[in-house]
Amino acid sequence: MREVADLAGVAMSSVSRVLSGHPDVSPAMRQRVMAAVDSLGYQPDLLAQSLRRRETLSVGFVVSDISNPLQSQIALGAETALRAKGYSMLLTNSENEPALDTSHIRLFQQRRVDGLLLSLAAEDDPQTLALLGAIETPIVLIDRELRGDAGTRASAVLSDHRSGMRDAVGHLLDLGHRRIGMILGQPMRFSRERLGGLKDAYKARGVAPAYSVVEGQLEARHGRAATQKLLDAAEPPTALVAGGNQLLNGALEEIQQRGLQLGADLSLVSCDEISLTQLYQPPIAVVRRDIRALGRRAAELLLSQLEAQEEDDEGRMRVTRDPEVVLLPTEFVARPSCAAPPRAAAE
Amino acid sequence: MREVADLAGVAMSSVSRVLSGHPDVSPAMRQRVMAAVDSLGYQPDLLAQSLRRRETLSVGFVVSDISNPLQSQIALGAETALRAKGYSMLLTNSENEPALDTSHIRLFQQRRVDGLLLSLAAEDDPQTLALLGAIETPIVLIDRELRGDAGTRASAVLSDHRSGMRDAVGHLLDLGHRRIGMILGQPMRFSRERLGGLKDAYKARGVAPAYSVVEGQLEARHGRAATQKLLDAAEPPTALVAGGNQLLNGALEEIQQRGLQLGADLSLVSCDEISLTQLYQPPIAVVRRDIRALGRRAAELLLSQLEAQEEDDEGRMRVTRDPEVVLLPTEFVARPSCAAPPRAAAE
DNA sequence: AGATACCCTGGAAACGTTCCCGGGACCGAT
DNA sequence: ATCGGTCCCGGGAACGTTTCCAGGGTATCT
Repeated sequence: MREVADLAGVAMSSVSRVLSGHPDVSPAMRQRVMAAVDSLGYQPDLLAQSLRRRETLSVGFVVSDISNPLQSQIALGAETALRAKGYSMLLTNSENEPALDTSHIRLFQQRRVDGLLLSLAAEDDPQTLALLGAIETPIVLIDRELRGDAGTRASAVLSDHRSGMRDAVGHLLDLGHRRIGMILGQPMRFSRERLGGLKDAYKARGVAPAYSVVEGQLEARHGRAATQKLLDAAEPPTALVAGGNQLLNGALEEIQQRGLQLGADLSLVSCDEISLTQLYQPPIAVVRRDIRALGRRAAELLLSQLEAQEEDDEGRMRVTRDPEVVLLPTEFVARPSCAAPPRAAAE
Repeated sequence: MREVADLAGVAMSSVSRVLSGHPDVSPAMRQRVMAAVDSLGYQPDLLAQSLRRRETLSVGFVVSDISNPLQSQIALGAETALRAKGYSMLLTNSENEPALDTSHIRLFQQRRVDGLLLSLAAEDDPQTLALLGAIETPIVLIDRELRGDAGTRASAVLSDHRSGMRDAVGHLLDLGHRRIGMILGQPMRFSRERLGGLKDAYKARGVAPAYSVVEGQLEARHGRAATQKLLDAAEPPTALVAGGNQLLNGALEEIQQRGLQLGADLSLVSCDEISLTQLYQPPIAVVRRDIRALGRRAAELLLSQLEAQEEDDEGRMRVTRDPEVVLLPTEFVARPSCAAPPRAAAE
C-alpha cells in the first residue's frame, strides 16, 4: 500500500479512503490512486483490515461430519448465502465428539470469526454449553436445541420433523400396520421430534401404541443392528422407520440379507431424500425437507445478527437484535416401500 | 495481552516468549506468566499473530460443489489432516464456474492463506491458469492436470482412473459385450483417463473398437440424456459405463423408465462407490477408490510444501521443495449389474 | 578482582491497514 | 479584507502480536 501511495504521490490514508469508498475523496485523487493500484496490481491485505476494523468477514462452521450428505448440503446452502454477502466460511469436522466441538469453537474464537454456525455433536455436553453461554459472538444452531443460557442466546433453524413423521406413521397405520419399529440416532431434538410425531399419529387414530424404538448412533452399523434386533423380536414390527440416511443403509443391508421384499414383506420409511431412496426398487418413502434451505436460512439468520451489531463503549461488538428461531417444514412422500402388512402378520 | 503483562508485572515481550515457547525464558517467569494467563482466561489473537508472523495457519479449499459426496469426502480427509497440524480450512463452492474459481483464489490470496487446495471447475480456463501461474503460495491440485506454468508449479494428487477402467471394460468384453456406451463429464483428466482405459481394454483384447462416448456435464440430467441417446442408437450398446455418481443417477432413471433389467437386459458399471451402488438390486459394479485418502494425501502434500518454506531476502516465503505428484490406485469391483449380453444383441 | 561470556528481560519497531484529527485551499457572505 | 464554512488531504496513533536489540545481572575464568 505504501508503494501505491508513493507511486501516486499521495498519503496512505488517501489510498485507504479511495479503496474503502470513503466519501471525502475528489475525483482527481480517485483517478490517480486507481491508476497506481492497477499498475501495481495491488490487493489490500484482509488480515490487516480485519485487525484494524475488528471484523474478519468470516464465520466458523462446526459440523460433525461433512461427508454426510445432510451436512454437506447444509454447508453448500450456508456457504453460498454467506459468500453473497462477502463472508468466508471456515469449516471443521468434530467427528461426533463433543470435546472437539468445544475445542473448535474456541479456535474459531481465537480466529475472531464474526459468527458461528453450529451443527453440534451433542446437545447436552456441559463443556460446550458453558463455553457457548460465555461467548459474545452471534450463534446459529442448525437443527439443535440447547438448554440454558446457550439456548436462549442463540438463534436456530429447526426442521419440523414431528409433522412429517406424524404423516408418515399415519400413512402406515392407515395401511393397516400396528406394530412399527423406529430406529433413531443420538438423543437430540430430531430424534425426540420424530418419536413425538410417531406417538402423535398413534394417538390421533386411537390405536394402541404397539411401536418399539431403538436409539443409538447415527451410523450404518447401528441401523443394521437395530433392524436385526427389531425383526428378531417375538412379535416383530411390520413396518420400519429409519431416522436418517446412514441408518437406512444399515437397515437395507439387513433387509436384503434376510431376503425380505420391501412393501410386500416389510414396509419402510426413511428420513431425508437421497438418490438411493428415489432409485431403489421399490422406491422408498421418505420424510423429506429442503436441506439446502436449512443451510441458507441459517446463514441468513446469522447475517441478520451480524448486521445488527454495534460497538459499545468498550469497543466490543454487541448484537442488538434478539435471536430468532425458524421452523422449516418437512413433508412425507408415500412410495411403494409402504404397503399393507402381509396377511399373516396383520392377524 | 497487556493486561496479562501488567498483572504478572512483566513486559509484553516476555508474555509473548512464554506463550510461543521461546527458549529464553526462566522457570520463574514462565510460572508467573502462566498464572496471569489462567486467571485472566487470556487467549492470544490469531489475527494479530498471523499479521506479524506472516503466516495464517489456514488453507483455502476451492471445490465446485461440496454437496457432491465425492468432494465432501475429499474435504473431510483434507480437513482432518490439516487440523492435525494446526491448520484451518476455508471452504468455497465455485458452482462449476471457472470464473468463480479465479475469484475465490484471489480472495484466498487476500486472506493470506498459506496454501491452496484446488478441485477446479475447468482445467483449461485461461484466467485461472494465468492467475495460478503468477501465484507464489503452494498449491495442490485434486484430480486435476494443468498445462503450462500453473501445472509445473503445483503439486497434485491424481487417481489412476485408467487402470480401474481398463479392468472394468475388460470384464465387460470378457463377458461378451462388444458395443459399450460411455457417459462422461467435462473434458478433464478423469474423463480422458477413463476413455483411455476403455480404449486400452479394447486394444489389449484385439476387439474392434465399437464403443461410443457421450461427453457433457457431470450431472444427473446429462446422465439421463446420454443414456437415452445411447440406447436409442441404431445399434445400441449392451453395456453402459457411467463416469460418476451423478451420471449414474440419471442413467438409472432412464433405465428404470424403460423397464430394463440390469444385468439381464443391460450391463452397467459406475465410477466411485456410493451407498446406492452397494444396495441397489442388483448391486452395481464400480471402479472404486479411497476418496477420503485423496483428500488426506492432498493435505499431506500441501503440508510438506509448507514445511519446506523459507523466507528470502525480501521477506517473502518461498517453497524450497519441488512439487510432487502422487497417483492413487483405483480398483474395479465386479457385481451382478454386469452379466453376459442378451443373446439377441450378442448377434 | 577484573574481564568475558551467558542468560534473561524490557523497550521499541514492525506487520498492513483504518480512521481521527488538524490544517490548507477555496468559496460565499458580510 | 475578514470571517465562517466546506471540502480534501496528510500525519500519526492504534489494532494485538512478534522479534530484534541492547542492557543488566550472575557465573566463570584468569
